[in-house]
Amino acid sequence: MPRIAITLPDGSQQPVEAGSRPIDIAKAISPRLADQALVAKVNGELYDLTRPIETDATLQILTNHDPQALEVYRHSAAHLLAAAVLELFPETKLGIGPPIENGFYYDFDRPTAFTPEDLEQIEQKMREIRDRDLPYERVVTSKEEGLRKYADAWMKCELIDERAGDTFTEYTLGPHFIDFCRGPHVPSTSKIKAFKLLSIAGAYWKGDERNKQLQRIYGTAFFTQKELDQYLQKLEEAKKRDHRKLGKELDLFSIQDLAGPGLIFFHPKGGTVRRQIEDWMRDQYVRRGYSLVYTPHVARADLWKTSGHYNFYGENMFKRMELDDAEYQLKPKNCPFHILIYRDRQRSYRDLPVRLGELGTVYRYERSGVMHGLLRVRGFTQDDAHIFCAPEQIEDEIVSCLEFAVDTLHTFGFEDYEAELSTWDNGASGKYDGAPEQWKLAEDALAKATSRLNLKVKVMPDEAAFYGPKIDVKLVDAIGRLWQLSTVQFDFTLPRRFGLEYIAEDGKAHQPLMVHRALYGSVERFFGILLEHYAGVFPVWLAPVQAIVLPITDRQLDYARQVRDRLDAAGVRVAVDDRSEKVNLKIREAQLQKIPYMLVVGDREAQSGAVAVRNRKHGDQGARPVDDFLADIRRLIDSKAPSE
RNA sequence: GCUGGCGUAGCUCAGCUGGUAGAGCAUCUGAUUUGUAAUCAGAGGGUCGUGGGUUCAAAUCCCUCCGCCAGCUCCA
Repeated sequence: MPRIAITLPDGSQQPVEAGSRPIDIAKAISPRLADQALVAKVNGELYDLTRPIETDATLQILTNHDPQALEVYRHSAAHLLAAAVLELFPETKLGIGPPIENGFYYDFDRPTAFTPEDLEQIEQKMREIRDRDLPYERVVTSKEEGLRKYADAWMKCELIDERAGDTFTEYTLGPHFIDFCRGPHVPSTSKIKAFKLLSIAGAYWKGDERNKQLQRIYGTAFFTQKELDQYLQKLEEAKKRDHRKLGKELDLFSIQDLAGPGLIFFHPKGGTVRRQIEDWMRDQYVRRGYSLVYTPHVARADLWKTSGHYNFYGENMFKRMELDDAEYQLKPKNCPFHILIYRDRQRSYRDLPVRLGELGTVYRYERSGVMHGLLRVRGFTQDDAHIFCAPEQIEDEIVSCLEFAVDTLHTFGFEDYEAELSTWDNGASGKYDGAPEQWKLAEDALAKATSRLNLKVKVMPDEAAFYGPKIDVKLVDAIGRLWQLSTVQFDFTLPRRFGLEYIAEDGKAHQPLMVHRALYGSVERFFGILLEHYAGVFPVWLAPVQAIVLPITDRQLDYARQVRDRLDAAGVRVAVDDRSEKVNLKIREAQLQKIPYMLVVGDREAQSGAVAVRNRKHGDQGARPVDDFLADIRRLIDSKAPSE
C-alpha cells in the first residue's frame, strides 16, 4: 500500500496509507477529536470524514467550533428535512436545499401546499430519522445513470443536466433517500443536535419568477440547543423591536387603507422625531457647503424622456396624468430637477463644485407584495444631493461625502458599519455606460477617498450601476442586523443626456462630473431603522416628549404647570399629566411611552421648587431643584447624547 | 405580481364541526386625591374588511375585490 504524507494544522506531518479517511486520522490523533469531528478540510477543500485521501495533503478536522462546519451541518439538516418530507409525502419532488445565513431551506414541488401542522409533523419525523443515526454516504455516479435514476424528479434532472460533469456525487441517507448533491455532509444524522423548522414560503425555481413556484420550507440548526434557543430569542427580540409595532404603540405613524398602501402618515409624535432628523440634516447641508433647493413633485413626460427614466424606469413610475397641455408624471428621483437648476445658467469652473441638496419626496410604483412598513414604501423622502464638479475636485468631494456619511452614522448612535465599492467589469459586457477614462477616474477617486479615510471597504466587481461606480455604506444595528444606508454614486449618463457643461480655464465647454449621494437614503426608512435600533427608546434629543411632569394630587397642578412652562421656555419638549389618577398609573404609562424623564411633584417639591426625577432606564433619581434638572437635560439635548 | 396564512369594538384577542357576537385594556360618567410600573363602580361602543352566492338561518361554507403578515421576485 503506497503511503502519503498528511500535514496537520500545527505543521506536523504524518505518514498514512493512501486511501486513509480523515476520520481514521482523527481517531489516531485523539478519540475525542474523532468524536467531535463533523467534516474535514483537505488541501483547503471540504471533505466528508469518510472520503478517502489519495495523495499528499494538508488536513484539518473541523468541529463545532468552526463556522464552515456549521454550514455543512445545516446543509445536512436540509437533507434530513428532505428525507422527512419524502417519508411523509412520497409524491413530493425535490428542488435544492442549501444552508443560508441563519439556517437552511429546502424547495419542494408538490400539488398541495404544506400547512403549519405539516411542519410540526415533518419536524417530528426529522427527529425520528435523526435518532436512527443514519450515515450520509457519498456516491459517485455517471451522468447517464443519474439522469435515468432521477427520471421522475424533474428538478434534479435539470440540475444534473446543467451542472454535472461525466460523473457527479450524490448522498444517501439511509436505504431509501438519495440526493444529487455536491456535499460534503456530517457523518451521520445523530450529529445534528438542535434544529427547528420556521416557516413555509413560495419560491420560484431557480429564483426566476417566470419559472414554477415551489414550496420552500425554512429551518435553522445549531450545534447546541442553547445556541438554537438564543437564536430563537433573538428573533423574538427583533419582533419586539418591529418598527410597525412600535410605531403603533408609541403613536408615531400609520398607514391608512383609505389612502393606499405604502403611503406614510406621520403623527404628531413621529413628526417631532422626524423633524429632528430632518433639521439636523438640513443644518449639516448648510454647514458643509451644500445649497438647499426645493423642486416640484411632478414634471412633464418630456423631462423623463430626456433623463431616460421614461423608458428605463417607467415600470417603477406612477402612471401618467393628462393635463391640458401635456402628460405629467410624479417624480421617482430628484436628479433631473437638480440638473435643471444647474443647467439654468452657464457655469464657470469658478462656480464648481455646485452642490445642490434637497429633502425631496419621490413616488415609485412598488409591486403590491413588496411594501413593508416604513422600510419599503411608495412615497418617500430622500436626503438627496447632487454634486457637479471638475475632475480635479472629485477626490476631495468624495472624501467629504464619506466623512459626512460617517458623521451621520455616529450622530444617530451607530458605531459599526461597512462600505462596499461597486465597480464595473472593465467594459467586458458592454452593459455599462460611459467612457473607460471616466470609469477609471471615478473608481480611482472612490478608492483613494476610502483609503484617505481609512475606511474598510469591500470591492464588489461588476456590481456598479450601469451609469457609474458607487460606494454604499451599510450599518450594523443594536442587534447585529445589517442595513443598506448611504450611497455615493457617479453618474456619467445624465450629464450627457442633459448636455451639462461648464466653461473651464481654457475657455472651452467641458462636461462636469456628477455625483449623486443620499445619506439617510430615505427619511422614512431611516426612521424605521432608527426606531428598531433604539427599540423605541430614543435618545433625549430625538424623543418626541422629553420630560413629563407628574403631579401626585390635584393640589400640585399649578406648580406642575409652572415647571412645565419653565422647561418649555428653555426649549424642552415637556408635558403635564394632569389627570386625577394615581402617580403609579402615570408612571406606568410614561414608562410605556418611553419618556426619558418623569418629574414627580408632590407637596415637598412644590414647596422647595424641586422635581423628583425619575429616569426611564434608571428609575428614581431623587429630588433636585428644577434648574439643576433643566441644565442637565439641556446638556443631553445639545450634545445629542446617545443615551442618558 | 406570485405562493401560503390572516382580516371580529380604538388596541390585543376569544367565538368548536352554520342558529344571527364576547373578554381584557382603552373611551365616557361618577366616586377616590393617592409618593415611583395598572384605584373602584357604572355606561357607551361592532353593517364580524368589501361585494356577491349557498342556506330556513352565515362572523362561521363558496367566489370576487381590498388590505395586512411570512417569503419569492424586484428595490431607497
